[in-house]
Amino acid sequence: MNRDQLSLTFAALSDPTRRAMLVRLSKGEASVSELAKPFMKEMSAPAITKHLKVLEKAGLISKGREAQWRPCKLNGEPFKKIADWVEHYRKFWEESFNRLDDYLKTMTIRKEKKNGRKK
Amino acid sequence: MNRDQLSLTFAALSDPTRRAMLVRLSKGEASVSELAKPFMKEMSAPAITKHLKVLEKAGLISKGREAQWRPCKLNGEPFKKIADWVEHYRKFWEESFNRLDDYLKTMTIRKEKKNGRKK
DNA sequence: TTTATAGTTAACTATATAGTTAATTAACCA
DNA sequence: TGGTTAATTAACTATATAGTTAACTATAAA
Repeated sequence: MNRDQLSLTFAALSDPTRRAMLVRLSKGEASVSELAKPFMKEMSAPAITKHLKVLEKAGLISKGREAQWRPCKLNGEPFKKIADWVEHYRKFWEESFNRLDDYLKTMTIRKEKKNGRKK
Repeated sequence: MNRDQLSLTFAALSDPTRRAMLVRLSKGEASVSELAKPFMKEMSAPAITKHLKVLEKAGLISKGREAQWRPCKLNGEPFKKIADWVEHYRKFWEESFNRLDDYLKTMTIRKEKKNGRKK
């Protein structure tokens, strides 16, 4: 389809199997068959390969090689892109607390922290 | 397809047209035709209706009625779900700074803030 | 050198998604 | 009443996605 990176990332995350694979990888590197293990009953090996390709194209994981294994590991950057994107909408979920001044206070703390770090 | 809510939300966010609509709505309520305006050259009215339905099913927006208009507004909750989900991977994008102790320090600050608020 | 393990590729199917045009519903306005 | 504006529905098309089975490649190990 030739979509932008952020769209590819969101699309990759829109599948529970793929999100489960990411949870597994957040606990450390794993080979394809290790990642496949929880889905073996429901899904064939080529299906797993395809899911991993989607994650790879989104930049969420990368595959190495070690003998006949392909150790997979997480890449942080696309997660940061998502976090930055959703941050823009923070006030809408914090509005549930129904206190805008509380939100503004939080923002001030955040800015202070940011400036503090840069020094 | 009958997918879980988080999957629906990620899928809804995987399209640039829909994300642009959310940006517009983050600046305030808007009718369908107001939302359609930036896309009128590239896209028909029914296409817009469909995009809005996807956002609505994901719970990201809700539509009201006022005479012949359907004022749309953002809902915060699904954004929070995304933010919470991605938070789990924070250390992977902060690892780029390559200082785990710095990450652990941030976590401590966060926990203190949380506990402080609850009191 | 054969066999087992790990993983991918090819070819195919079913369903979902993103769009189209034409017709329809509903409210307002002159 | 008839026309205009706002938005949706219906019917259809093209492409993408998620899965399948069968065949293949590459390394390890007997």
